[in-house]
Amino acid sequence: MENSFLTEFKERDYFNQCTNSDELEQLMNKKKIRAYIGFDCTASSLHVGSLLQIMCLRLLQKHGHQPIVLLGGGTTRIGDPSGKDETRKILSEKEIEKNIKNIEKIFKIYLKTNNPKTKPLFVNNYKWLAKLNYIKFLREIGKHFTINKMLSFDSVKLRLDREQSLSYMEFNYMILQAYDFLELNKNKNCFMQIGGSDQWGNIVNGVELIKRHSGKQAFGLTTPLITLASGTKMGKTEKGAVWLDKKLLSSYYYWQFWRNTDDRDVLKFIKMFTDLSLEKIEEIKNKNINHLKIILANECTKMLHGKNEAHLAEKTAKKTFEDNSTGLGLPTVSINQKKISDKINIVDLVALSKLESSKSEIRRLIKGNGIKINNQVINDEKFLITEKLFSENFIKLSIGKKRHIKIKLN
RNA sequence: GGAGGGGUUCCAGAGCGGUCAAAUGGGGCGGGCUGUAAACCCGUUGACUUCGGUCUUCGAAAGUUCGAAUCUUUCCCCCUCCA
Repeated sequence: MENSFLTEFKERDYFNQCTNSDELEQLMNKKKIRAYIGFDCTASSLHVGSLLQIMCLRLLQKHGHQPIVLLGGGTTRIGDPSGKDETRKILSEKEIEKNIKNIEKIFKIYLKTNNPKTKPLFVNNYKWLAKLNYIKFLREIGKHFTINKMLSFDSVKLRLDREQSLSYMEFNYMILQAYDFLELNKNKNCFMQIGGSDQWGNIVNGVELIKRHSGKQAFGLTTPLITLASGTKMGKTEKGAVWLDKKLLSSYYYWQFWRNTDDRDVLKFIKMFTDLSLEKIEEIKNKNINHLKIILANECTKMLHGKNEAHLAEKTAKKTFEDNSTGLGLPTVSINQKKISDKINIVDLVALSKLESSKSEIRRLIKGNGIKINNQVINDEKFLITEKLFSENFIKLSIGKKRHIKIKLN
């Protein structure tokens, strides 16, 4: 028998919990279903922290099921208290709409398909949440929820235990999410909701609401929270979020992000975030670790930014890091030729490059041998940049071992 | 509503009239070792600087003082206990 969705889901370590694993397996073997994941639209894009969720939708497609992407225009207006200590700032309608449009583009890349049966369905819960009638809602939906139980959910309990305020608005979030599931179940024939482990409570609520309200059996499935070997959460680095959007993070940096994966996480990530088959992974898993990191970076970049970009990023990395030269795809900053003829010094040049904003920090870097021009350590902060340094109209500026850029004259 | 405790630099957390740009730890950054890994070691971590210094920071504002993160007053916010 061929590998089922759930089997592969587990094999790739996407699995955390399921409301009813056996029955779900039966259902999915019997027929193709629709499943949904809701995404937060508080930012203008998604970052790698959401990538596992996206991969789940891809996996659904791969097994012939149809993903529904819920971009929560309604719930984003409320704010999910799960895992949050404080009330989030509320965004304006316009911002949310803009975010939704942007985020949709990401899904159109990851979930692109020619098969009409697995084409992603985009829904916005604003459509049904905005026109809810309060009294009617309380009578039909609210009656299925007991405060006793709601208070026992982690998202609520943690906030109360720590004596952090939880507004009535946020308290309602879980009901709205449950209602979303019910709505999708009724109108889109959606039988499963997937989410991160922090969504378990919200998801179970939905499953129970469907049961009570319509007497139907729906399913919930969660993925584990990915923690890096270093103990931090995935997705955000010191330099900011790892965005899944070329405008916010170039393909070069995206490739670098994966290339810099901790040894201990490499195989896990290959399994989770690439399309390589499990057999293939088994085959290559003993290869040189740096080689595996390159495979990981290539696969991930290819999936998001395309083959050419991935290829260029790899080539650039090889030139920059291995051959100590300058790759074509290296991030480039243009500066005015006049600046050079005006005798600019190294501190000002670095400041101009925007790699560092503080001149004190740049001076510190120079003192610590952290700045190089064309691979030469510069340890004099008065070092003058002359046109002679520019070959083929650019110089290579390096900060530390990892940050390299080209500075071009124009 | 009553009684206490507190808000310090990215985070945690010392300092409680001058020696404080502020201990210590974490994190970050740079260097070394390596493999664009981890661990470890060293340095650094407000801004500007002609490297002499200068300027802005300790919830907010006002005040006492030669001098305030440290004392006083008012205000804002948070926590603990009681009602």
